[in-house]
Amino acid sequence: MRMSRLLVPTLKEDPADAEVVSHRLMLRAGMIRKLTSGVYSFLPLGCRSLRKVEQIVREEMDAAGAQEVFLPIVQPSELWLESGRWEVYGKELLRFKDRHGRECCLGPTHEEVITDLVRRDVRSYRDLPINLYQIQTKFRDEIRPRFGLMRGREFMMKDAYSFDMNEAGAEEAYRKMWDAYSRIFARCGLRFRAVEADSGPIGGSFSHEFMVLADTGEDTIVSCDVCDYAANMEKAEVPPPAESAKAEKPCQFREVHTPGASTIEQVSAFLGVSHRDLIKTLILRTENGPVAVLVRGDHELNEVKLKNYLKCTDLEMADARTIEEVTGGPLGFSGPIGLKKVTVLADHAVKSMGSAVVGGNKKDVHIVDADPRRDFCVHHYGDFRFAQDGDPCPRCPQGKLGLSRGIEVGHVFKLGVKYSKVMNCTFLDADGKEQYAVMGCYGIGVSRTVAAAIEQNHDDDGIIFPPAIAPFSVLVTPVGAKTPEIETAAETMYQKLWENGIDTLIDDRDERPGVKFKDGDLLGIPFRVTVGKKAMSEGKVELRNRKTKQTELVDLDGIIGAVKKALDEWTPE
RNA sequence: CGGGGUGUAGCGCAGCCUGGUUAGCGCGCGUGCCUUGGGAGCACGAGGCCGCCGGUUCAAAUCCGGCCACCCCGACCA
Repeated sequence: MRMSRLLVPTLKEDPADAEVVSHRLMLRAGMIRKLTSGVYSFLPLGCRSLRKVEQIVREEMDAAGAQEVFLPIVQPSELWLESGRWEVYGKELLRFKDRHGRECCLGPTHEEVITDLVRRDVRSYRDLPINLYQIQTKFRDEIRPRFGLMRGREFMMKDAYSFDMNEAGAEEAYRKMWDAYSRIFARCGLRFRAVEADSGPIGGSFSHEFMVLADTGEDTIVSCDVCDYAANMEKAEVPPPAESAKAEKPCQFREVHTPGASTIEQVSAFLGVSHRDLIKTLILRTENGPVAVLVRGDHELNEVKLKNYLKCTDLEMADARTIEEVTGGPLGFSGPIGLKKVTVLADHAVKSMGSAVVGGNKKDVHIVDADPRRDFCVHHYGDFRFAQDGDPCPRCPQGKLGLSRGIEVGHVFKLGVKYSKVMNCTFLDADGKEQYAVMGCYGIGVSRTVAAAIEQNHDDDGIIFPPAIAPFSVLVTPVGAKTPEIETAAETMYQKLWENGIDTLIDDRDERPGVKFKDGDLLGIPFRVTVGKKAMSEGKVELRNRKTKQTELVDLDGIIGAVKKALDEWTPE
């Protein structure tokens, strides 16, 4: 492709409304333009990158035995009423009526449509297992679209759905997808990690998120520095500490006056003790009544873990009135001593505290020298807090957990019979008995992957694309005063690279070298062949690596070999 | 939806508080000269419903009211 003919409206200045780096750079590099909030047009360069990711996804899905389909984006309300999600999904589901007044929606995901398809046409165990996928535009009317392609309302997604005869088959399908995803992101040239995610009521480790590692990522990854354990924040397990190091204090607890001090910060400052010597007593409300949860002062309650333990769906912090009913004291001074009306749960770390500060269940009163094992009744100790940097690994003896950032680009999830049951997606097994298909679903944010790649790979000058997903692999840049030698040499380079199957762009614009170099760096094309009089005088051109910024001189007729070698040797590290 | 902010040329901004002649600047765009290894220089030029609607006033980008759009911070998710 010739740059003089290509629509690449690069911007010298940062657009005012682009905050994150991928959004900024994609706008500046002329890859995308915003149409309206959370909705973007892909210009030629953006489109090329998107297609490259799609193609890698397609090849690996096919290789894993999945079959490509193409499902409708407009869906009738009936299917959603049937699955029960018409009510549950909320405002993210964009609904409208057609001319006949029939309720419709734009598909934010396709479980309903695929389950409907399969239940109609897959009747026998002989047709199973089957895995169907599509690469399609999704629409989710996000509360707050932001960060450009990272969280758009309209976005490109690959979604796959597996149907199996039984649990074992579903697990096998899950494993295949897990492997396919690993290959996909590796082929994209990205540094990534699969992390365990919370799978809600289904349990087990049957949900993994694929995270592109980037400091600017929105998600926190918890990972072990020794073994390969990794999980997201909600899921990351914290093992119970080795039994109490602290000796029990023989003395009795006593009340102290703590006027106006109710937060951990205030109480620890007032009493001159560290956060970790305090116990937070949190009163929460569930659909089954209130609970009290104790966590150490320097720890955070993980509501997902608590929900999973309680098997409840609604969970929120109790209001002042409920707290008073439960504890007899005002908000801000709750403590576990003497609590009778509620179930008391505590995080493991609380158990090994020998002497702690707790709320007194009276205004401006705290209690010191309280001993959990002696002074209060805890119905159950469990893992109820978020992991912290330095916590021990739940899987191996020496490992320590560390926190890092990532961008979720893929999610594999075992659905079980959730949809097949409500939508009656059944098949006849070998004994002629009707069974529910066991499902799994597997998503990849294709457009988000492009953004994540940029988020992970950029510098002050612009994008640094991994070759596999770069809009072009090589940029031929003739520079300096126009001379027939340079122009001819550049054209020859361009033709030869093209003929050898290498996606090549030539900057044939009548621009000064500085402009071409700046734009070239901004676009992030991994290799640049510079044709200028310096090297040409020795019959050579320069091959520059966008990532390492290293330049090598190459003979005119050695360019193909040099470029192929450079592409081969490229690594994500 | 709650909180904060912004709408003036394709992009980035000034002007608004304290109404008053042709609404400015930088980048980009067009033409010409010149220049050509890291966003050159000079000259000329095109380009504005000052977000929209209404009000106040002799007079509104500027003051007042309403609406709309967009961005940022919190609950969702690929």
